[in-house]
Amino acid sequence: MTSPATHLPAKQQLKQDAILKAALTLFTQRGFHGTAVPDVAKLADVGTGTIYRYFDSKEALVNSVFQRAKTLLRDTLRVDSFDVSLPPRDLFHLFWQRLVQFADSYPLEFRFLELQDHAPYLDDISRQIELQVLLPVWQFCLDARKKGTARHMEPGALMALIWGAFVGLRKAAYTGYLTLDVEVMEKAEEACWAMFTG
Amino acid sequence: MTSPATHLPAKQQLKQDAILKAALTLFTQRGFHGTAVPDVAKLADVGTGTIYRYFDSKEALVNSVFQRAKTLLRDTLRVDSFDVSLPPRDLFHLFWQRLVQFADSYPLEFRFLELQDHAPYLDDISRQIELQVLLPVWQFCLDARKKGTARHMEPGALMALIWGAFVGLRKAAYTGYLTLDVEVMEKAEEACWAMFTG
Amino acid sequence: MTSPATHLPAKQQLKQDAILKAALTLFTQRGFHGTAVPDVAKLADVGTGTIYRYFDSKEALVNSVFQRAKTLLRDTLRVDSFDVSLPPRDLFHLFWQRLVQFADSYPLEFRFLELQDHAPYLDDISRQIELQVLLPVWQFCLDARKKGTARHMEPGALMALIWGAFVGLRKAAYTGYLTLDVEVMEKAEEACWAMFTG
Amino acid sequence: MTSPATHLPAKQQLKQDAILKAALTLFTQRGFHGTAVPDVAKLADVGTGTIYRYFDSKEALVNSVFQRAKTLLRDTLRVDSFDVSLPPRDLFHLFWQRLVQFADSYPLEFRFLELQDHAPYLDDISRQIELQVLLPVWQFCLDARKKGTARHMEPGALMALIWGAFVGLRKAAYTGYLTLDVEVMEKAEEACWAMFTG
DNA sequence: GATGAATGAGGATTCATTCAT
DNA sequence: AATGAATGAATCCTCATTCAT
Repeated sequence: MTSPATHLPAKQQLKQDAILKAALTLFTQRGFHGTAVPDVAKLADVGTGTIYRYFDSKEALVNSVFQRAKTLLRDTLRVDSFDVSLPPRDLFHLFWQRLVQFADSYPLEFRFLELQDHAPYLDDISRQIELQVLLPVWQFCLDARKKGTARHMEPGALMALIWGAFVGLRKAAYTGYLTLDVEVMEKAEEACWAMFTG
Repeated sequence: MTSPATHLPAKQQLKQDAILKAALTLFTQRGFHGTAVPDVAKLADVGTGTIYRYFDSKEALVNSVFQRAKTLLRDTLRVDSFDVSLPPRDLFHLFWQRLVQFADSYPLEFRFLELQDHAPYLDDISRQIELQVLLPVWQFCLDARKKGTARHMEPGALMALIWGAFVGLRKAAYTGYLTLDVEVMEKAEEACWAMFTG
Repeated sequence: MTSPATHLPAKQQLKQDAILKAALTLFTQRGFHGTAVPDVAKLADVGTGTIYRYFDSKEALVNSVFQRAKTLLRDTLRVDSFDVSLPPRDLFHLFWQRLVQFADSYPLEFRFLELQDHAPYLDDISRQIELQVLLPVWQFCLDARKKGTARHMEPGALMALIWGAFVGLRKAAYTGYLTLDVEVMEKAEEACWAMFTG
Repeated sequence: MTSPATHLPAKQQLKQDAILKAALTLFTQRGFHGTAVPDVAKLADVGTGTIYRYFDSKEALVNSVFQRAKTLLRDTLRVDSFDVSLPPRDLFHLFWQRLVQFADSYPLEFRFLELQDHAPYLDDISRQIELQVLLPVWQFCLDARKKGTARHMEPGALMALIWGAFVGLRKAAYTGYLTLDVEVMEKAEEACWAMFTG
């Protein structure tokens, strides 16, 4: 078993979820190598061995955590369901809103995904899911540029700038350098829109 | 000895530098917890024990690496030496130029500083130096806003957005999603300027 | 329950047999400590817990396997039923024939019994059954010596030599150093007879 | 380092020897899988980690133990240095004598080599050294058969019978079924000679 | 009765740190 | 001052055994 089985009896599903949640919490706080498997077990309130019934190894566990978080991000953004006939500014607002929603609703997932370098241990499936998140956003930027809405630059770069700006904002908040109230978030959206549009 | 001695005979200075360079390399590649001290010693071509003559512990070592990189960043940016009488766009260009210069000249330092979450093991001195880098930039943003040049938002937030955008750009390049040629960098600067100015 | 119940309903008997067979197979291949109980269960196509309904522990299981194999050996040799009035050479041939028959018909049992050192975990019953196999052979050797047929040496030593020679032959075959065709086996019997007789 | 380095400073040589000796003792008593590495360390009076400075893994350790024992056996037998012009019976006596000498002088090595099935974890070097022991003996049997001294059967089979007989004798003694005094050993030699010669 | 999920003690192995040389 | 061999606590992982279903 490399990734967790998709369908399990309710009780086991709960246990698997508890493990994934505990792992997410600790990996986010201390990083992958800084987290001991027994600590995950303790936080999940299961035996150490139980973790190895659900995941082949610590690496398989972190990949599952990663995949779950990325999938959640993808399903929160739902960029591919955007109604492209809407005004560009509205579309951008929708995108920004959902990004905020994700970071607010799933702060652990957001920090885990964006504040750490997972490259060294990601497996093929994880990398694939990462692309599933990026591609629709890339497409969105490309479309906007074709319509003359977006700044005339490579869509990937534009995407990286805006995503990075958003991450930078949250990172500063986590570190305690900043408080993100409604006003700041609105101004930030405007600033990013300014970056996005020509 | 908590931090490395500031003045050492030339020979020892070389050894300390070799250790710090090796540590930077490995910490950047594998993270703090993913790096073994003997591996640092091997790469630095010194005995394992030697590392403990220069640094109290692995944590002290990573803090030294952090402090050196941050200091280098501060000294490359030299924001506090900005001639505030220059036109705002020129000042921004200078800032951007130096940021690019740092990321280009010291890619390991940049990746180490920006792509990992060091919070769990940073000591007081490291946190202080971090502020030494941020404060002038913050001041720069504040001044610009007072003069009506910068977007009317909290300077810290503006700073976080621009810094984050820049980091996002480099991160995408490291991951292989992007190639940063001169044109892309120019467009990116314009985009960030658009974010910065009202 | 220390040893497996002697009389069981047919269905349970089948299950117990399957477990003992699987255990014999894996213990022979990987040794006692090298074999995991869940692996035995998988091979026997029963639940892990089921093994513990039939056997108190892994040690109890290996003792049951041992006892079954030794009993089978005893019942195949049936040395105590030898007609001592027959010519000594014929008796030896009978003995040899049955030994060959056992090793051919029950290769797993033979390898399990002869190629591993079980001493560390054998219980009293197992040691007792081991004696039940040895004693008649010892008696046979003793009788032969009394009649002047066997070499004039301690019966136990003679027995050990012949048994060891036979085991050595099979071991060489298992390792792949040798092929045991009819001719080799006949020559081997003659050689052992030469050792046995004066 | 797969096998232990051949030349080490005296102090380290002692440590390596202590580890190999302790490993030999415990592997012989409890088998490979039945022996815990920390137990070997305790018996060798070194730290657990020290074992891993000298041997890559537990498997590498058992292979080193095996190779040392086999080499010792080879060097004790020295069959390839036999003066083939001597009378066959004298040659056989020499062979027997040296076999006895090995089993007497190195009882742990003998038991380790002959009473356990090492096949599952032997590496290429180990298998090669095993052949280095067997080949000269096989040659010796072949020569004797050519000269009409040895029984007319495959040399490998003859070798297996005699070697097996000897092992059987010692095994019986270890188990406590037998005491091997000078007389028994002389008779045993005669019996094996009878097996060897036509 | 049968199961197999759950457990945690115990196993192999690593690594931060020490210290004799 | 510099070394790297030595250490054992801590790591990842396994597996004999239990017990709720």
